[in-house]
Amino acid sequence: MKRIKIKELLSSTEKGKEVLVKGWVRTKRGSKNIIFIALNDGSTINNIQVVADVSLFDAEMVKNITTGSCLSVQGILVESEGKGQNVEIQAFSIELYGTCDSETYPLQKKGHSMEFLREIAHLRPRTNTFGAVLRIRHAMAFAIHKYFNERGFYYLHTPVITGSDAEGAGEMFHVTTLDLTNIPLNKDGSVDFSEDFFGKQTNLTVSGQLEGELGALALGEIYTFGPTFRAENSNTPRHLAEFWMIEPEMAFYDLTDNMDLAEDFLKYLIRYALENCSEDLQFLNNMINKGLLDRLQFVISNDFIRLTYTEAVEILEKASRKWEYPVGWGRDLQAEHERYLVEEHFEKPVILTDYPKSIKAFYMKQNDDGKTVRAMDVLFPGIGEIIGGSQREEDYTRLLNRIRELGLPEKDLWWYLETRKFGTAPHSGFGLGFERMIVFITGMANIRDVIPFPRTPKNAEF
RNA sequence: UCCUCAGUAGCUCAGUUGGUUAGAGCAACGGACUGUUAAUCCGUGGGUCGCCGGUUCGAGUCCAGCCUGGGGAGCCA
Repeated sequence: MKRIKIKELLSSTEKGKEVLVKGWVRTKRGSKNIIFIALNDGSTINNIQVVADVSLFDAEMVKNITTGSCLSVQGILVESEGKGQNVEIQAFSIELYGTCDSETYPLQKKGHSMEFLREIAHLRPRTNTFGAVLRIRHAMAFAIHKYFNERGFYYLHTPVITGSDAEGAGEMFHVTTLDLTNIPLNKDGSVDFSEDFFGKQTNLTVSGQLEGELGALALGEIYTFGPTFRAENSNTPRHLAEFWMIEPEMAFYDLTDNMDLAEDFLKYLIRYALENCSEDLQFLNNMINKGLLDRLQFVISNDFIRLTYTEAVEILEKASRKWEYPVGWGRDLQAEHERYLVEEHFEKPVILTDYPKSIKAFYMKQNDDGKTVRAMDVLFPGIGEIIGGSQREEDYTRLLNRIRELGLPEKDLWWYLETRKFGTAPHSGFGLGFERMIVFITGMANIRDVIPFPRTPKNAEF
């Protein structure tokens, strides 16, 4: 007999047919005559109830059906006599694939703290919460590819290992095959990377953007979606050392086109989740974050507020409250400032544009005022910056001058600069932190709980 | 990295001005129960009080250092 997944089974209307299901036991209840097993196979947050007449089965086997054990069950799909489920399986054959010692199995029928579950990340996908989060995470990854594919964007695979340290987005992890107990040195005492695998110093990427631009200036519209690494000593609920990022890059888009895409993209993902993950979202709304569904609905049914950095600073200066960090034109906005704008002043997602060039990256297009660049940050409630992007500087001379002003390694960027020499084009792009998006959509409080195996300072277990 | 709070049973926590044998709820285990929904009822077992020093007749409790975790900040997606 062919195995049927529980998700399919629960929507089945064919009562009285023989079925085969396989899954893990969530709970077992019952008396000495009859037992009820809640079985879950990960296909849905819902369990199928297996009803077994104890007299039909080996007593030792029945005793070994405990929370966490794995079963293969054959039976008849019937209408449930009890409340709480429409259908259930009247079992006539049970095979115990894997026992699960109840004295040492850490997952209980009761709820657990997120901190405890993080310590057992190998088992936490078996909980309702992480099952829901991981299914939603999958759906979002799929929706991202679907969205871009339907709009003619090409998925570009940018390198994970990079020889450039000019991306300027934070500390990098080194990649080397050198013997760390016997490092070859130059005469001046610096490391001789000519002996290393690539013959030069290499790192894990902090962004695929620069290579993404190369793709956009050939294919028109591209996106990247891959892992990204930051060796920052960041210990917050919003940071990971290894995370996934989506970076679309588009030729012939100005900053407004860029903002339109970002807003449409975010709303599409939320809408996709609401339409395709309703049971998981309902569970998270009930158990993890009460206002979740309302917040998601609110975001898709309202326009994001768009204003310039300069306008934002004026609002903050007029605000009747004390700031821990001073507000002033030219200073970067602090978390408290962004939170005020998003969560109190506008109470909507906000897109800030045209930041002072001194606080933004070298590749952003310089405005004619000589002071600001065509940057955009999308700020979300509870998350802060979820997207950072810009129109890129397409003028060779202005870009080169900016690189020299900032003292960046010009010769490492020769290939990037050549795109501005050979058929340059106006273009734009942005980066979306995948896990930050999942945090928003699931209502989870900590980014470490929306990735299966989080990598953070002092933590690379599993 | 800085500020702050915490670490006691498998989990979540209580533990008085330092005092004799460290507690509760849940879980687990044993038993009862003919249909349960985080089942219910009765019973049982379970502790290197994060680690290492110090003060003291005596430390879960006080002090110092370290480790781990939470929250906030910085860095950023």
